[in-house]
Amino acid sequence: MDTVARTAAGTAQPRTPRPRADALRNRERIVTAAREMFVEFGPDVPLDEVARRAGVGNATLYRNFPDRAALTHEVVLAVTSRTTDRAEEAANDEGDPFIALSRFVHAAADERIGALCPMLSGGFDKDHPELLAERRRLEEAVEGLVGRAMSAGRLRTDIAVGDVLVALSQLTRPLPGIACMNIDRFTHRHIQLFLDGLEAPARSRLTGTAATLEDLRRRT
Amino acid sequence: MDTVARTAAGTAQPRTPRPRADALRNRERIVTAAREMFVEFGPDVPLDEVARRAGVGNATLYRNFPDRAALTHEVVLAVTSRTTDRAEEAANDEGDPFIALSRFVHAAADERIGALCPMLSGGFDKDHPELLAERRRLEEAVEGLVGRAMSAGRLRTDIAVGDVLVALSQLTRPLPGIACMNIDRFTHRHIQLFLDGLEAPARSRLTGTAATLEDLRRRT
Amino acid sequence: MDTVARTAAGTAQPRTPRPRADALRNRERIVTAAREMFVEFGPDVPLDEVARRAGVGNATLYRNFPDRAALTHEVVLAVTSRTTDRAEEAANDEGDPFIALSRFVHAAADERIGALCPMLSGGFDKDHPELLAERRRLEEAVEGLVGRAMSAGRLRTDIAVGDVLVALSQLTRPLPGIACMNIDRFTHRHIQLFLDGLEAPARSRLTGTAATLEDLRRRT
Amino acid sequence: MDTVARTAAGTAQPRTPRPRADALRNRERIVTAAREMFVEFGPDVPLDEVARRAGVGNATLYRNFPDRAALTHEVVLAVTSRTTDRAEEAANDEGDPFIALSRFVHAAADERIGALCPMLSGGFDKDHPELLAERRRLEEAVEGLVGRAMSAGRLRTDIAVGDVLVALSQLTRPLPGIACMNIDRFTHRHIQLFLDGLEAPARSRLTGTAATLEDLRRRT
DNA sequence: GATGAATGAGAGTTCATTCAT
DNA sequence: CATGAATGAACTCTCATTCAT
Repeated sequence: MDTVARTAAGTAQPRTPRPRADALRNRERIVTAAREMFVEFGPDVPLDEVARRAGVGNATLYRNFPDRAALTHEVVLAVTSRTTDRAEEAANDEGDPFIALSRFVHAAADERIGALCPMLSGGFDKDHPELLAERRRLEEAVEGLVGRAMSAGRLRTDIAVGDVLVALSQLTRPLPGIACMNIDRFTHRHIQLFLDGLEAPARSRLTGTAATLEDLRRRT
Repeated sequence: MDTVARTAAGTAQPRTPRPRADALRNRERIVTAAREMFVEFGPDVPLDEVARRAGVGNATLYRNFPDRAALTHEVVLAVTSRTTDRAEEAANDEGDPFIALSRFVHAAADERIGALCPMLSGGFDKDHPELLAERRRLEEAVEGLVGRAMSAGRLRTDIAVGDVLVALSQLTRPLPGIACMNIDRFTHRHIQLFLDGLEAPARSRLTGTAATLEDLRRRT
Repeated sequence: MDTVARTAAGTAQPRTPRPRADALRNRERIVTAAREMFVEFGPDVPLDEVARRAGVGNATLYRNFPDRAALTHEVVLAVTSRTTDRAEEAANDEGDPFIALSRFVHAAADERIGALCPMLSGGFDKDHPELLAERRRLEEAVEGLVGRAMSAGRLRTDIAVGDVLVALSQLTRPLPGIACMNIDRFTHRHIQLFLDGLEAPARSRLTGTAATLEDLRRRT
Repeated sequence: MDTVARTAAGTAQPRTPRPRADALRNRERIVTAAREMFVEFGPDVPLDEVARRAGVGNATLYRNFPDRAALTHEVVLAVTSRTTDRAEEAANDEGDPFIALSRFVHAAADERIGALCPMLSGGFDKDHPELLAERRRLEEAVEGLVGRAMSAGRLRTDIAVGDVLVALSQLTRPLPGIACMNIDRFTHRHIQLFLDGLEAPARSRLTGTAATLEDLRRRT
């Protein structure tokens, strides 16, 4: 926002403080509506419905986002950004770093990060610079959480950031048609079970099953 | 009984005069194609494409399955049934019951049970008797696996069958647009992490974090 | 039927009495089913449904009638023929010739002659020789009824055979979707009202309204 | 009042901001096209064709009328309404009340009221309040015409409004595939014959045939 | 700048007709 | 010969996107 403001000032545009007031509001409402409806109905929800929920005409939506990809981009960006915020908040926790990591994971679930999964399939530019940057920020933040937990001997040493994010996303993916903006108890329970699997045992807990794990990999 | 049967057939069995070898083959191919494409492209894949992949005309598909719901029903039934078979196979394992359970979970992933998730959202009768029966069979089989592992002290005692099946399904849900009939290494890894969380510790491992868990529940 | 038998004998075909037994029966059942369903559901009824009602496979229907036009042709022929039979029966009445004509008109309604109307629109050859001949026979029979009634001074002298047949057909046209093989009381009442309009008055009844009739023609 | 209206518009009339001149025009054109094509091709005419005739895209038709039933509803309403107008015009006639009734019947034929018959079979809500109201209006108007003609001794006393409307509708039902928006002479002739049957004789004309009528009812 | 309306391309489903058993 | 199955063309309806007000 700083950047935008400075640029505007630099080009010596007239203030134009007014015309943006409701326009920005509209844009905001569209993104919010889109996020909710992507969660509720999946990524194929009719855009006219999104516009209706946002309380604007469909053409207004298209003025702000030329096509579905643009809107998806914005929603993914917004969710990623909010999730990153949660990661950074958790990073400020003073206590047990594994608890901090856990807190982040549950908070990310509440941001409905899982709803992004189906959008990663296509129809929009996954590698858009803006998105890459935001994802990098998220990964760095989580990297911090993971690193600290690992250093403290509270997290298994074979866990990567990707493990956490992907599994978290999958576990919180909504079922289309189920109207539910809030992750339910049941899902938080599964997240916790997963987290339990990440926790480092007092001693080397895995050694016992290591052989059989290899065996499992050779299934079928 | 053979004699009786042959006699009946020879005398007067006016209905179902022939099993129509090719028709059955077609039906089979349609279900197979549908399963693959549901995995690959999600539950909204155009049925014409399914027919094309099956190598039949679209009307042939509609003759066998009057609408999408009917086809979905059949696919769900087939996957459930195959998954149950895996559960029963695993139940025959002689060794460590937790390993048996784990083996089943990985095998179920390979059956792409996760692909069923989006279909559960609607568009077909989830409570069809045929489906209920099959689901019951699956649950019973898994119940056996879970019970034995628990009795052996190898599984946490706060785990229910539903936990296993739902988390398993979510973790293996395919990303539409990613052509992949085989669950990849990465996914098996996440499944294993989740299983690790289910394993009972030598001592009561959870006591240490119990208080903080409560704390986590109070997130938001 | 006489004609057919004589032809067969004249060409000295081998008897071939057997193979036709059930084939003819099938053909008959198809025509009957078609007549009923044309009456009930209109001329666009799916031919597969006709075959089902006839209790034969659809291909059997197509073997007997290469396309819808052929089947329609046969049904129109059959109804026309039966209607002609009614006309000839009525011609044998000894009593009042207007009553005889009326009796025919009501009987023709019961044959569902009105069901033929929508078939005259297209999709089959209205001027097929076989049909022309049958129609000629019908017209001649009705001509006889009309002529006698007129000669007896019981029928208005400005009525033509076409007036009777067309109006009769229109008044008895079934409403698709209304399952009713028997013309109802209400329809017979309308037919009777129409017949009342055809009856010659004791004196020249029309003279009074002749002027105003001309006036009516100048409506709007 | 002009002032008031303008003020209201100027101040705050947030809903229905404009009558959208062209949209109304489109809707009108669709209904007109539909009426014509229902008459010409029957109630199953492809809606895409209707849209083409109306000069709009098919989706525009579907925007205005969500499904065929909605369009049928509108057409039935329009024809009923116009027919009622004709009835009320005829009711203003000063002369012979039977002539007035006759004038209405011929005028209703020109409105193609008969084209509605096949639509009454199903596919739309026959008992929609809007339609019931309009039909009631029509029946009342015709009731007036019939009542006056009867009081004047010009109409048979055993005639009901339903007789007139149903017979009229049947007699003017178009033959699908015959492009003809104007009822032809021939049809008007049949209507007139029917009307002749409704006219009260100078003396009690029916007594002579009463017995035989009973006889006719015993046909079959 | 915002809106409602318009559009064409596409998906699901049905049906007349043909084919293989 | 009779049958069930297969097929492609046609029709209804939806939706992303563009246009006129």
